[in-house]
Amino acid sequence: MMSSLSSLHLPPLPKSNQSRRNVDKSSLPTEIPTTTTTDLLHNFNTSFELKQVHSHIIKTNQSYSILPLTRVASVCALSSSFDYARRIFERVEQAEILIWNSCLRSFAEGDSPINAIRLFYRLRQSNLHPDTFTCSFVLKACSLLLDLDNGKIVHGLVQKLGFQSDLFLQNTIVHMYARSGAINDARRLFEKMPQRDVVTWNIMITQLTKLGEIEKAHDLFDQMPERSVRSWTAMIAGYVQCGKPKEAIHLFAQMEEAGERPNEVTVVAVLAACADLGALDLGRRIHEYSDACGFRKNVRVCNTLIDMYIKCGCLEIAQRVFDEMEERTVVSWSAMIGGLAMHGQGEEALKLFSKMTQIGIRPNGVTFIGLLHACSHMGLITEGREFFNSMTRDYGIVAQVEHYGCMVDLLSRSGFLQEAYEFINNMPIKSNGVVWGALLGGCRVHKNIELAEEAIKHLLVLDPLNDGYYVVLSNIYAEAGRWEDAAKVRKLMRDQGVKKTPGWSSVTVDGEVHEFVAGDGTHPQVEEIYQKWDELLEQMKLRGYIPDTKVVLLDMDEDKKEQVLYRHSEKLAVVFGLMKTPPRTAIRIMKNLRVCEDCHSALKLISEIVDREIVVRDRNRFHCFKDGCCSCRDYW
DNA sequence: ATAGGGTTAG
Repeated sequence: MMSSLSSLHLPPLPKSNQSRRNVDKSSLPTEIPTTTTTDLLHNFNTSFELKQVHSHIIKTNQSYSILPLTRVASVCALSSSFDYARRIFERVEQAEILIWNSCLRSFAEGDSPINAIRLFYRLRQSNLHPDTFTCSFVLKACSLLLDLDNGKIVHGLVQKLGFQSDLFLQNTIVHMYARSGAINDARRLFEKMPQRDVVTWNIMITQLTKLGEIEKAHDLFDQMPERSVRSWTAMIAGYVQCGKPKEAIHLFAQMEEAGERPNEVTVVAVLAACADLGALDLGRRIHEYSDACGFRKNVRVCNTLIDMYIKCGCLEIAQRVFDEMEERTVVSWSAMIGGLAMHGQGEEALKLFSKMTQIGIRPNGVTFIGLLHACSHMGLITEGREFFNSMTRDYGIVAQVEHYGCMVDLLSRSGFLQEAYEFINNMPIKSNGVVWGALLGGCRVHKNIELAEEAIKHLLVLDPLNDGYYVVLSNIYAEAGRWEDAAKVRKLMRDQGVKKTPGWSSVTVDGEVHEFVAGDGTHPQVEEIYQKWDELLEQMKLRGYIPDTKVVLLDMDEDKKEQVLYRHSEKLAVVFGLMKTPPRTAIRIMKNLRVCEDCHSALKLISEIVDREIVVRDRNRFHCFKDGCCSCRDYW
């Protein structure tokens, strides 16, 4: 760096890097952040860029090119020589503070907001006067770093310098407080502001939704005098983040009514809501709209489209979107790998991973979750273990509890229950309900009551309100004929105040969603549905269908159990779909819980009998029934 | 100059 700098023919570097000006140090923290030259030269092609600056200065005899000079100054200012940087700027025909602001800005907007703070401290040691821009950039850096302490200092400075009536700065300050964990301070400032603009409101709405305060956000949204596309988008995205996709889509409809045009960010949020709900029709419409607007150039829009199609059961379309992308990020690859795994195409998932690494895309932790999921699906124990090890060894990714969950799932599904149990006990991090839940699931498949009881012991501590675990344990007892123990589990549930989530399934016919709950007798066409089921049942029995009554938890007569079984929500939804859609078209079902074993074998047979593809999205994966088989290969 | 967006095990 020194040699490159000397070629600039600028004054020699001063001996000391200490500024000797008088500063009011009272408002500064005792410890001033420091940095090293190497930090800053990271990603900085020093000799090349500096030489360019040099030749530019020589050729033009002036220094209008602010960007490279800013880089030079940034490096000098933060490393060895603040004064040296100032001397560079003394030769520039612009007010010094503008150049510092330019440096601050590029730090705050780049990948080193911490350096904006450091530079700000350097600036405060000089006798330069910060202006409103200076404050705004530093505040932005504080927001990004969630640095409330320095944020408050800058806020104090804004007041000291008399900038407090500047609306831009007020907004930035409100944002800084809200984002850095002081929402109440932000709110107080917001309430006191003599004037606000649409940005002020949007900031409050966005930050409130981030904190899960969706009602408060909506109140502000209702109150605001005028709304921009970003106001609508903030609210819609907020609902999606709070797990309320229906409300998000409802608001989107209102936005369309209001005549606002969704932008890329709106599209991403709405597509995420569609993915959550399996709302394929709306998803397709947004897809067309995105094409028309040219949003497909945007990687995030495409990634979300991929995710939406995957979660709506349209793997081929997701693949097409992926193939057509101009550039792909690790997110695109991970979404596709995870999607293939979710759809039972484990081999394809592994192939895609090889392709990805071959072209030099570095996988991340999410990529490996998809891969481990794929291995679990195919029972690839050895490969799964190898991926798990390779993740840390080759890519430096530290295994998260999610990865351990996948491994426990892989091991216990394949029957290595003891090993899975030991794996949990040897985890270097704290386990969670999902990890023990995976073991419990394996215990059910492989009928290991003893380990199941061990798992539930932990689950009662880690996730006592989750009804799913009680249900599985009760199932395990029931399947073993231990009805008393099964009843005890149900009593335990009652004592804990836990209720079993009622199962429901939905099917979309002509864009309308029809929901069914188990034993549903309320649907207007219920007689027709039952009749059609009876017809199907006859054909199924001819093909060897035997109702699997052990999935019925209650202790009752076999006949009665069969009747319960025949009214499971997914069966009702499929029958209704068959009645209401043209022959040979695919039927898409969504179920809030997991498909039971009996419905699974029934749907396999039905797909063969009626020659239809039946796609079921259950709580955690897809089942594509076709020609008597399921894409999950009965491994779920 | 200030606000916003994507993939995650059971």
